[in-house]
Amino acid sequence: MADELSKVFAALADPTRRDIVARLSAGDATVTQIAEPYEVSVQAISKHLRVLEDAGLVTKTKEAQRRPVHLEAEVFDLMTRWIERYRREAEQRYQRLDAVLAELTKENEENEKGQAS
Amino acid sequence: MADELSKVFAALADPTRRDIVARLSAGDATVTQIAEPYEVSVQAISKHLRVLEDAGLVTKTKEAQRRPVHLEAEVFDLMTRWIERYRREAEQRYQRLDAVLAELTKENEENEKGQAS
DNA sequence: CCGCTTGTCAACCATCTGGTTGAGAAGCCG
DNA sequence: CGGCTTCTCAACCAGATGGTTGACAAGCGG
Repeated sequence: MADELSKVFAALADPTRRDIVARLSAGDATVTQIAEPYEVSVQAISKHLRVLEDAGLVTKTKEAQRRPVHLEAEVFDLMTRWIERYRREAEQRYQRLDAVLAELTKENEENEKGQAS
Repeated sequence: MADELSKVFAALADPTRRDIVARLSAGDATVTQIAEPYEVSVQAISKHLRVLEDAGLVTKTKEAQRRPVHLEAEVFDLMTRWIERYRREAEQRYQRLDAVLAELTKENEENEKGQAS
């Protein structure tokens, strides 16, 4: 799974990882601090953080033995741009479809009016 | 992977599936029409469509033997809302941090000014 | 220096995933 | 009816994923 976008979506497909992102949006935290609320091992959380890091969603810095983790908000833009593009196209298509349907309805009504007389 | 959001993110973590979404944003298409550009089997594409369907990104309707597939744009909102929430928090946090830093810089400058006199 | 804390690496395991092939259901059309 | 097209289901396989435990490197602090 080489491409950036796939990595970002895959990273956020896990509830624990989304939870970590939510937690980090409130401020940086070390690995043990992040792991503390969960029942799984610290190693498991460390793995999750690696996935988030590979996706560019998070960066780690050194601070003695500790590794404060930091949320990188910019990567969200990549996703948002992708999503917005296709949503917009799809929505515009519906608007066109609605317009066509409205047009057809109008024509039908006019035909019926003509037939009624 | 029960929850909706996980399913949506997981569905879009695959390049082929994102490609299918892109294709469908231009208009509905049957399974074979969707499968045509790819080298993989129709069954593989059928599986991809099932994943997209389970995530609520797509709906299938019956039309003789054919199954026209339709993009459901609304589900995107779920993602966008999630993303925007944490991005906004993270960005605001930086603005606050920037403000604090600016304040500190200002105080330092004033202290230096005081010391300089 | 020794021990405790913090975090990662490695090996292992069960399950999920994306692909395959083969078979078959459903439905149009000659 | 019989055949062709369209699509899904089932079984299988290789590789990824999320978890475990155990070992150990790095670094603070008594």
